[in-house]
Amino acid sequence: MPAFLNLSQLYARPGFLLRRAHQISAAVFEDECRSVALTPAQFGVLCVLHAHPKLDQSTLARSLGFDKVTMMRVMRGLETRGLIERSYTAENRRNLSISLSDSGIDLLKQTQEPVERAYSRLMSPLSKEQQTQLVELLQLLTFELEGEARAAFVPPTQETVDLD
Amino acid sequence: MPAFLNLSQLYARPGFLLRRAHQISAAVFEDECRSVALTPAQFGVLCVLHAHPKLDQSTLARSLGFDKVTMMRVMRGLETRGLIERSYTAENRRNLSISLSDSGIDLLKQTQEPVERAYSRLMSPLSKEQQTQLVELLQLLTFELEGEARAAFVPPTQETVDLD
DNA sequence: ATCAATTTGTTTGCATGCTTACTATTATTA
DNA sequence: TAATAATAGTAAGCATGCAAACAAATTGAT
Repeated sequence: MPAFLNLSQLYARPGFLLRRAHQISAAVFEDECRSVALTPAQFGVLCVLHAHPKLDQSTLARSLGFDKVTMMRVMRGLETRGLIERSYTAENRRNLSISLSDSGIDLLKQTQEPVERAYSRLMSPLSKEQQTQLVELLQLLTFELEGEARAAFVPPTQETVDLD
Repeated sequence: MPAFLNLSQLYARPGFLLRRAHQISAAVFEDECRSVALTPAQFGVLCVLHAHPKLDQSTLARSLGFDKVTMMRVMRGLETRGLIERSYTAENRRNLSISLSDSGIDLLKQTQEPVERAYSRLMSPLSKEQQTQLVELLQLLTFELEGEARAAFVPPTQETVDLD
């Protein structure tokens, strides 16, 4: 039977640090994106839709590793603000086709600079090498443990024009 | 004006990866701790209380970087299950003194092994060196950006417990 | 000593993340 | 073809994380 985990050990656990780092990451993002009032989740959705228009809600959810219920609520917020449009397709009456509206594209454009600032601010404590290291370690961890996540992450493979 | 962030770039951003890694971390933890039905937050509270009995709710919140509303709701869940006891002190009528109950201590004991298994499983994609690297990078990031977090993280000091 | 500022705990309400469950639709396959 | 599986979207409900606002208690400054 292992001994009780002490506080120093708790604070040095990846679980604790990942939670804290994510907390800080979200705070920095929302602070920098105050002018466009976008959360990381909302930005992610706009980003994916820009690269892959007309995705359905479930594919969209998987493209960000969201569960479908969360995705639906994010959709509602974005639709209420007029940033996306949802409509059932004729081919498949259970799929909702999601697209960026003109104001959605415009807002996404305005969001690029705040996002870059948030990125710089989040990475500012680390050297360039450390930044690369951190990203590589997190990619290794998440890619290998993909099966452990309760919501699947499946990047969209649809053939679309690369707009960049 | 920066170009639109493409999907490959989004997926390689620390913000995205931290969210995903945290998601996986929580899933693995809750899966391993199914037998004791504890979330990472609940385990954190029990852990801090074991090291520092009779903390008040606000200090407890700061010791884990929770905001006080979240802490209050976690308290309620733990109190309902009889794992902690809350009572106002005579010295300060606005402070709630929180302590582990006997069954709380017992459950915390039962939780040590599941927690170790969750830790091993989360770190399994990384070599020992990589594990150390990841922890160090996350500590560097969180310690330096402490001021950016919306909920302060203040580890409890010994003075806090010396009051009794 | 008193008035103002701060702190503690609380409520309400929003966003994310999950589970279970349900309906409608599409796919499978017996 | 008919019965069954799986899938898409939705709803309700729980847990975490935050902001704004509030009452009660305490601290501080004048």
